[in-house]
Amino acid sequence: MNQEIDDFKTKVLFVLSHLDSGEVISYGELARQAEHPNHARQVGQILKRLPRDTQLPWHRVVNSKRQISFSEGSAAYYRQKIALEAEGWIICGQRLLAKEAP
DNA sequence: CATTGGGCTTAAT
DNA sequence: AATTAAGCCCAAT
Repeated sequence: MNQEIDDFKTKVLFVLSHLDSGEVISYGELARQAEHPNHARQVGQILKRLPRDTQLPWHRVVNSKRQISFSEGSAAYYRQKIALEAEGWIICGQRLLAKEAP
């Protein structure tokens, strides 16, 4: 029960920690890889509760449309955008376009 | 106990 | 390609 949920969180964080710079993954896909296909929103909850100084690359998680899931202009949006741009992404509004050539 | 709202997704227009 | 509607699951209220 709660054990199950903890496992889920653990797996989510595990998968997340294995993403390389420049990769992105969707909430749903992340949930899927953590063996709970329909828990995309829970992934969001988990990420939002991460400490602000976490090492984990939470910013590499975007929604299925390849967009930043925060409303444009919000503080969270900018944090994520900046982090992604630092990894070479070109971002237009909420949308992630192609990566810059390294 | 029911309602509501989230860093969502998918299918159908 | 963009918008809408219906699903989904947990936690907080």
